[in-house]
Amino acid sequence: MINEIREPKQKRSIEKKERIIDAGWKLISTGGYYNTNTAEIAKEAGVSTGIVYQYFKDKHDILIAGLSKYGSEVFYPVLKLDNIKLDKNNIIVMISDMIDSYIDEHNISKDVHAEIMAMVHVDDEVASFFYNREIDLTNELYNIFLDIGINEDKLLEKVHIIIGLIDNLCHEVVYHKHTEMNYKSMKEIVIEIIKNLILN
Amino acid sequence: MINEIREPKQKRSIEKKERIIDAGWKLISTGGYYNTNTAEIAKEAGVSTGIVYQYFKDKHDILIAGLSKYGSEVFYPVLKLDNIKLDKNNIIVMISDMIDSYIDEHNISKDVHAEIMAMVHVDDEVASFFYNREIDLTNELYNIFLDIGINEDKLLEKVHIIIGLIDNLCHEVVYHKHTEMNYKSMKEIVIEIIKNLILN
Amino acid sequence: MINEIREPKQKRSIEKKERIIDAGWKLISTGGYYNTNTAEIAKEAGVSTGIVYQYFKDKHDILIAGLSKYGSEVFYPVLKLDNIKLDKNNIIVMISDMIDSYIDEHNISKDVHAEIMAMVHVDDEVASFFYNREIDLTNELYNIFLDIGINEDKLLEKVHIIIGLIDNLCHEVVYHKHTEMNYKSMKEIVIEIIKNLILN
Amino acid sequence: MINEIREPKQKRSIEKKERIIDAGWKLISTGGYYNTNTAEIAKEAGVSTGIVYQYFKDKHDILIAGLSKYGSEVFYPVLKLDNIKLDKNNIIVMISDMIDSYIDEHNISKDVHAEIMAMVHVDDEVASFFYNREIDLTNELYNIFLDIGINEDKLLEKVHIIIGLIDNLCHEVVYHKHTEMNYKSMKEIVIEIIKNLILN
DNA sequence: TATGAATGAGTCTTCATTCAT
DNA sequence: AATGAATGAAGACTCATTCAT
Repeated sequence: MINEIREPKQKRSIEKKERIIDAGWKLISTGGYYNTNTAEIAKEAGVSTGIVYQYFKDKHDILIAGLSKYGSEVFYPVLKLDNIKLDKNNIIVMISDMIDSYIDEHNISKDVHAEIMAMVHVDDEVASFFYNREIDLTNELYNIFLDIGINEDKLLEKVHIIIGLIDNLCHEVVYHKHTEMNYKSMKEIVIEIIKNLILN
Repeated sequence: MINEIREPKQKRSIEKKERIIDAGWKLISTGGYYNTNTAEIAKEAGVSTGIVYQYFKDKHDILIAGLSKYGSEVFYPVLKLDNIKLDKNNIIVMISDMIDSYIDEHNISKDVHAEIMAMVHVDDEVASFFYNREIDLTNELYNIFLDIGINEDKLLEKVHIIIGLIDNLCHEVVYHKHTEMNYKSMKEIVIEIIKNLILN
Repeated sequence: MINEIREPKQKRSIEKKERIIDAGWKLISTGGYYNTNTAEIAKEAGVSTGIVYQYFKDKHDILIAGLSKYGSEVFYPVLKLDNIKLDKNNIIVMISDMIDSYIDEHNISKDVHAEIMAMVHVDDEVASFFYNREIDLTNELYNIFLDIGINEDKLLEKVHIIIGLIDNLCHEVVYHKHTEMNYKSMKEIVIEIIKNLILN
Repeated sequence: MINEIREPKQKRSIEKKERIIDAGWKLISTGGYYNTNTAEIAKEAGVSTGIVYQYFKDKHDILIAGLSKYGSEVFYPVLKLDNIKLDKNNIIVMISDMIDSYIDEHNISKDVHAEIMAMVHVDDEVASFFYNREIDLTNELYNIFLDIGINEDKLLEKVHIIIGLIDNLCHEVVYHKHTEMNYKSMKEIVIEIIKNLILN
């Protein structure tokens, strides 16, 4: 018995597949992979449970599809500003904007972020997604810096540190675990560090 | 209905409880919470399934017990050196040692770290463990810095950034995602940043 | 988590649900609630264990469904004759018929009666079923008596006593514990008592 | 391996066995047989779980032992007045006293009564207990009536009906399901019925 | 294509009973 | 005689996946 996964060509089919992805992503990122069952996903998508398995190999496949579709939006959205013209002088502004946009980003529902990250460590494919994404980001930022004439020395390492700093800062802001922490100061410190890293 | 969890006093019982914790921790941290079942844990511990529920309320309880026992070893083991005498002059050495010990730490099986972190986002109790641990660490380091005369200004924010830097560095080293990255350089940069943060 | 109990509309589904109810009722009333497991019920119904939980919340729910379906048949079936026209003169005949029909009733498998009654004292919902049923019956008979002009004085009490007498008699006949007892005489005595109660 | 049930001769052992019976009876009659586990019984009795199985074959055996010890107290305690001298003239007073004592009886915790009765229908041995007890009672009352010169005609049937009436009345009083019922009237009616049965 | 009913293996948990001490 | 730790079979329930329609 054949059980190929259909790659839908027709418009209606495509829409249906998208609805399943969206529903799966929404529920999984809200409630967690193991707490979401396929019946729920189907219902949320407004389709039957059976049809799910014509578009996706299994439940896991839905997660991966959601990741491909939305992963980039939710995680490391840092470089959305990459078409901005940059030079050494406005680099600080750029960093500041990056941080702000990251934080403001509508899609960073805390929960979405958290739940999906959970899968990173459990699921090789998910892990691989982030692995690649992080590498891409690092390289992209690396190239940007090169283009605007930043000193090449130890630049890859610096870029990695910079991304970590921003991520850590944003994470802290979004989840504000430390009640007594002053985020404005923190951001200033981070930017100062980055400036020193880049310009020296 | 009786359902008291026994707090074993006798030596053999204590050992058995420990064996269950260890088995649970090993399997869960290797294969993930949802992919580990209680029968496997019992078998790994060399006990019957029934006995597990005399020592633990439920499966989740085993995870938490493992976390309490090993969580501190595996995560943020940064401050193990806390009984070392510190002064401003050797602080850089201290930071360097921290990093080295963190990385060398036998228990940092990559998997352990990864799998458990996965639970943070799915399980409130696990999350709370890390939440508290991170806060404790921050405060501890904060106090150490105060004691050795570091400038109090924005110190909390700086400490948080420092911990993030170290964690990020170590994470990178352990998982060495970026093949072309020079970890020695990276460590130097991180230490340099920390030095500047503290001493200015 | 989805856990809606399906209320089947399609004919086949309805049949299946009925089969489960019947199987559950049969096994529970034969062997007792705690000695019947869901796998057996499913097997007896010719369905898988899983499907049971799409039609019923839990095992207990099956019992209640059986009770709703068959409870009225098995217990206090006294008033099945309620569409018979009554007057003071044929009331004795009516009582006699009641008793006969109760006893003849095919469905009064002794076991069914016994096993289910067992649940009355253990299960609130089952108890409530009989509680209500008994009250309904009492009121119904009360109204019938009123309609045909029976003296209202202490009538409720009398009705309760009458139902008790009939139930006790029938019970004795069905279970015939006392080998030396003459049921014909017993029935005559009961009817005589009832006649006196009503007509004085 | 031998596993005889010990019949304890020593005083301390006997006490222990009694404690287990009492604990079992208390818990089972309060919470039901299937909701009471042996660990609870042992704990309530202040003994270890293991020792239970030296005095009793199994859990069921504890129930039966409790039944033997307390069954007569709780059920049909009607004839406790059997050493009272009776004659035809005070028989009505006697019946009235029976009913009162039945109702007043400390041991008729509603729950005890109910829970144990539940077992009647599930457990052959329990059923047999009540079966025999009811027969004994019937015979005993039968003989008393004979002794005081009651007409022998259909007496066995009458006695059975009388016991049923009293039981039904008492049951109603204890559980008072019908809020609008006047128990004083009900009792009067029952006594009147009994008087007529006996004296005619 | 689509439905949603059906499957049944798998999971956690309980508890009567046994056994080492 | 006694303890209470240990056993492991059994049971209720879930859910990813398949199948009849």
